[in-house]
Amino acid sequence: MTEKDKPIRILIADDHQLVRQGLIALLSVKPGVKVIGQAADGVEAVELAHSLGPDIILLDLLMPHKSGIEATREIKADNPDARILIITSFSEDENVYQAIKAGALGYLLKDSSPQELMQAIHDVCDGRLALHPHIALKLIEELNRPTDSQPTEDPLTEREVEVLKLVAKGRSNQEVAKELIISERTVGAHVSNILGKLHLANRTQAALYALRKGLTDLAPE
Amino acid sequence: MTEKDKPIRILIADDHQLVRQGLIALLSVKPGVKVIGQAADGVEAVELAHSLGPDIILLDLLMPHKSGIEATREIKADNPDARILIITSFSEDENVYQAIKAGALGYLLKDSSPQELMQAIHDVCDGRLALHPHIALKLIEELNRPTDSQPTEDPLTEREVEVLKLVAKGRSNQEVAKELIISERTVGAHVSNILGKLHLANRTQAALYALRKGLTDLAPE
DNA sequence: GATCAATTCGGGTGATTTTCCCATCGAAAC
DNA sequence: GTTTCGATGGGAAAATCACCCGAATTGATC
Repeated sequence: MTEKDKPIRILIADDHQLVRQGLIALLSVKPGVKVIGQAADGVEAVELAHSLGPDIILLDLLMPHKSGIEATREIKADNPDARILIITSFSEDENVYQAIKAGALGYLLKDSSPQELMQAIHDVCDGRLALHPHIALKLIEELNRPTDSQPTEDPLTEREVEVLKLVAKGRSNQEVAKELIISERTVGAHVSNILGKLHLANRTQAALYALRKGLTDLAPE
Repeated sequence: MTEKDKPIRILIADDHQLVRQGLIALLSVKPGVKVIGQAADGVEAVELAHSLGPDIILLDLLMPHKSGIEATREIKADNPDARILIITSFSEDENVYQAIKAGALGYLLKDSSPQELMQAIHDVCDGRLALHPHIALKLIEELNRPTDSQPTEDPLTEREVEVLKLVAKGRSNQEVAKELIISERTVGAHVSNILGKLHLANRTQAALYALRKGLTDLAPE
């Protein structure tokens, strides 16, 4: 950013109050930036982005009511000039592409240093992309994939996701069949397709995949 | 805590650097506390807890290499007087019981206010329990469950836990056998015993059990 | 109307998992 | 010394799972 006397006005959205307050405390000692608002979920973030008109918006991806990606879309729809920097926990999923496509200028992992955060804030504020090295790598890998001429990877169908969710609860094929009112054979076919699409070896790995993706949780029942 | 002039010496363990630094920044402006160390995973946390001897240890539950619960167990084994306060993201699982049983004195959600954090730190430092209201409720519910009036369940042997951890990573019996240098038959026997003791139907359920108990985490590899 | 993807079901096959038996060995407990 | 328990294996059988083939139905799309 250019060296003006006006500080960068920041809006922070994260569902964890301690994380939010921590970021604010962290930024409060940095020169040239000023936190002007905070939101605890995606809905609040969209509202405050509209009413406050911050220079930059720090968004967590996992938030109740409205995810960071949805919030990004709506904020950009409301104001195409909004500068959004995603801050989240994991790099191992393809939310990056979604976020960038939705209009985010930056994607930072929570496992970054305060220096990296400041750098990213300045970059995004000046309209530059700010991607965490790991993220950038993922993005490149995705672009350099000539094998899949399809838009992206093979996505699971609706039904497959349904089956996967039950597998991730520890159900057998027979139990899944009963719950979905289909034959065991069909369940087997779905599971087989799921494993093939995701390049997994067995149903336990499929269950772990579903948990990582947040398709289901660890609640006993 | 009593009003002495010595500040409470704190060790912070969280795998996300930004969260860690945020908490430090947050605590740095509070009187009576001082962060003397930080760890990025469970292993580091155990080491630093031993070498620094902090008054209180703030532990995240989800960390690479060693979960917060495992770290809690080891820290308490090394020093029974250690005071551990768990800070994590979700209330919806029963890791609380595991954490408390492992020796943690407090369990705070990341969606808490700085005031609540300070209160919890002081409580734990003085040897009092510090539970988030939601957490306390869960704990009460668990205690008022007459179904589990049995003394305890059949505990898993050391070897069985070892096998279970690998099963929970999606390994097949063959792979487990190779990793533990035993025959596939023996692995099968262990798995069978595990399922019997825990009253589970299949290995995927065993994997879910291990995740709920904090025996392992969702880290891809 | 034709095409395509998704869903459904089947036959068949082999691998894997799970559960029964059983036995040996060592350590710990009585 | 005897007993008990854990870990280790073996044989065998059943159940389940994973994968190959093909095919009928539906619904959306062209």
